[in-house]
Parts: sequence; C-alpha cells; structure tokens
Amino acid sequence: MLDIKYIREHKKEVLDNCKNRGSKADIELLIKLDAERSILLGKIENIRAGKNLVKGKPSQDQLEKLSEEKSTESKLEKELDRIETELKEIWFSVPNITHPDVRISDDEDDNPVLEIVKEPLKLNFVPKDHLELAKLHDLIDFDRATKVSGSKFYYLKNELAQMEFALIQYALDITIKNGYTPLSTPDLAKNDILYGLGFNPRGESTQVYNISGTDLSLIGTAEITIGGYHAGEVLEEVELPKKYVAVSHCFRTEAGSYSKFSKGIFRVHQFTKIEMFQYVVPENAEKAHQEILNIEKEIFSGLEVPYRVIDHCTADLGAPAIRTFDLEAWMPGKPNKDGTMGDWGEITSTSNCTDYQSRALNIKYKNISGDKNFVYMINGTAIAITRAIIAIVENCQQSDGSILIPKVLEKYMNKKIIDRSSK
RNA sequence: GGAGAGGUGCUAGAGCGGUUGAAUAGGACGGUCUCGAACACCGUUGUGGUCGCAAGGUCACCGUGGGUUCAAAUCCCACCCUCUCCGCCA
Repeated sequence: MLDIKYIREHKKEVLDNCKNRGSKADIELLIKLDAERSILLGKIENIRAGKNLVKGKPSQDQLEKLSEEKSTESKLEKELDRIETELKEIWFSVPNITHPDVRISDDEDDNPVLEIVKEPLKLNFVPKDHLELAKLHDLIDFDRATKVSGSKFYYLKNELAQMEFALIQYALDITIKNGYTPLSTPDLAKNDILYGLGFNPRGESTQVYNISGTDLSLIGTAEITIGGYHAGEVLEEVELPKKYVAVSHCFRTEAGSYSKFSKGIFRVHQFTKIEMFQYVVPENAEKAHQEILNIEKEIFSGLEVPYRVIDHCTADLGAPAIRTFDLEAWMPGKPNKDGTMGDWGEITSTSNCTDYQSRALNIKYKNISGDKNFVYMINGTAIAITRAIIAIVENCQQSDGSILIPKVLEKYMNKKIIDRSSK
C-alpha cells in the first residue's frame, strides 16, 4: 500500500500514475473517504477524552450524561467502521508509484527490450516443441496427471524429474555463493500476509487457491513466505541487506487462461520455483534490483539458453512494483502471434517494490540513531522449474531428437544427454 | 485430536473492574564517585495516530477479534499461539 499521506499530498501524481498503469482505483473517492474518516475520528476522540475526564465512580447526573455520550459514540464508531472498510478496499488497490525510466504505455506487450544477451540459435532442422520431445523420451505424463489431479497438472518423469532437483541445486549453489540465505518455506500462508504483499486471495479474478474452512491460501510464489518472514519486525540497519533464496511450490488457478500460446507446461497449476528476495535500505534498492537481475543472467547464461531482458511498461507492471525486469528465453517450439514457430517466453521476473509491501506488513529498519523507516523489498526469480525446462529441452535438442543436458547440470544428473527414442 | 497451564513493556514478572500506559527487578542510556573501571548512588527509558511553529495536548494499544459496563489488562464469548502430559504419526 501507498502512504495515505502521500496520496493526500500528491493527488495529481497519484491520479496520473493510476491512468498510466490502467488502474481503476477511485482516488477522488479515496480522498473524500479519508477526509470523512479524519473528521469522524476527531469527533470520536473528543467524546472519549470527555469520558476519560471522569475518574472513579460517577454521580447519578454524570451517569446519565455518560450513557448518552456512549450511544453517540457507538453510532459514530459504526459509521467510521463503514468508511474504513470502503477506504481500505480502494487504498490497497492503488498501485505503487512508477520508476521514472519505465515506458508509459497502455499496451501490455509494449515492453522495451533492454538487451538480447544470447541470440536464438539458427537451427538447420525443424525443432520440436517440448511436448513432442517429452513424448519422444517419456519425460512428462499429462494424461495420468489429469486423471489424478485434473487439467494443467503434470508428472515430470525420468530425466526431467531429475532435472527439477538439478536445477534447484544449481540455483541454490549460485545464490548461496552470492550471499543469499537458503530457505525452504511453507507452501501455505495466511490471507493477511497475501494481502500485505499485494495479492488478493479473495477477489473474483484471484489467481490464488484458498483452503476452505481456514484463512490460508496456497502460495503462488515464495515471495509471499519470504516477504512475510519478517512481518511486524524492526530490523537493524547494520543487518541489511538481508538476502534470502527460497525453494517452494507455487500454485496458481490460472482461471480462464487456456490458449495455444501456453500449451504444455508453460502455464500450469503447480510448479516449483526458487525465488530470491532482499530487504534493503531505500538508497540501495536499485542496486539490489540490478544485482538480482545479474544473478538471473548468470544462472541462465550458465544454462546455455538464448534469452533477452525486458523492462515492463506501465500497463504490464504489477501493483506493488515500481519497476520490473523479466528474462525471456527463446523457445523454438512456442507458437508466435504472427503464426510462425518460436517466440520469447517469460522465464524470470524481478521487481523493486520499494516500501509498498513493507508498509502493509509493518516491516521497518532502525538506524544507529534509532530512527525507524520502512524497508524496501526486492524480489526476483532464480529459476521457475517448468519454464526453465521448456527453454532447456527446446534449445538443447539435436537434429536427431536427443537432448543435450547443459554442462552445469551434468554433475547433478550424472548424465550428458537425454535419448530414449532409439531404445 | 484429548486434558491441563499460560500469553502483560527490551527481558523477567506483578496487577484480576475505576486515580494503571501499567508495580518491582534486570538490561540499556545519561550522571555522581574514580587516574580509569567495577561497585554504590541519582535520573532517563514502549509503540502508533492526531492537533500544534514549539512547549505540550489528546486518542488508541496488556495474543487477535467480538461482547458486557458510565468505566476492562482485569468479566464473558470465539479464535490464534506457546508449554506440559496423553494419543497419532513422516
């Protein structure tokens, strides 16, 4: 959430920002409600102050007066409650301000390409997509997953089942080397934590699975559990930055997102992800964001996958982020919108969320002189297993249909090639 | 899952309807003493909101959320968490 004081004092900026981001948050109403709330609160506090003046047992006269005041007070309190509920709903939906370097666009696909780190390979054969390759080598079982769990679930099998753990190890090795503390987190979290991080577990178009009869939801990303890790705490400035890398399962309802552009394991209800996260002082946020991006690049350069870096435009930016960079891998088997085969597909995403989440979760840091401020929070994908697997198998396939295992994974898998087709 | 105990400030720990934002002890900070330190002694020390240029005023907060009452840390209800024992299990 944004600072309400900031919204009050920078109405024009906030309005413009909402417009740029395609947010429908009703700022005018928000400000009106906020003013009403403040007046009402003043009235209630006055009544309370009056009541507090009476010490000890009141006389009969006072009793009558007090009881009268009580009924006014409770009436006002009810009104306040109503206003605050409405206020909060809008307040939580106001997006973070936007980094000045972000492209302003109302087209979700209008994301500037910052660099193409590795160009797509020129293949002298027609590449197969990951579904065909998986079938050829018995690497993914969709039919039985559908039987057991429903559509958009999958079993990874044989080398791909191994590759999941190889990728986890590989990502952990690199992030730990870079100073990140490894965590294996819960896969469920309280809805309050989800709200705090800017996810709405209840909304109509929610991407989140709720556990009925509880106030828990399955996490869509370990960002939830790492971001919630220090909720309500005051961190010492000298301890910052705090860097974590977490392994978790991620669950997404993916409501209404069937399409030929997301076939196979590109968009699924459950996948494993290794997520990086930093708690930093404000002045180091951009540096930390860049650092996470660099680690993502280190990871995917090692995996020998062609990829590029894009910078989200305003229309594509999530509410908590002021800026987001994605790595997009070249996926030779992914259909392109122009009808040809091969397209870029998102494999990682890193966001600078400043104090948008820490304000809601009440995470502060204290400097040496004792001043407290909200920490800035930066998140980024190390590896999302399913997406990484698509990029690897589709790019590492050979003309004979075999798949070369990236060198960096060989030691974790004890093999160099996937080739079950001839057997 | 069952039975019992309990959740109070940085910590330990009192309070169990009104003058308690909270005794007391410890810690931390400042001071006296000392060549310096320890000891001893004196003092200060929660968070958030709001009004105010400021001094200061004011409201809220004793696990969370409701309720009773003129008044709740104190009474009632629900939930959460911790500990001990039993059960069950990876």
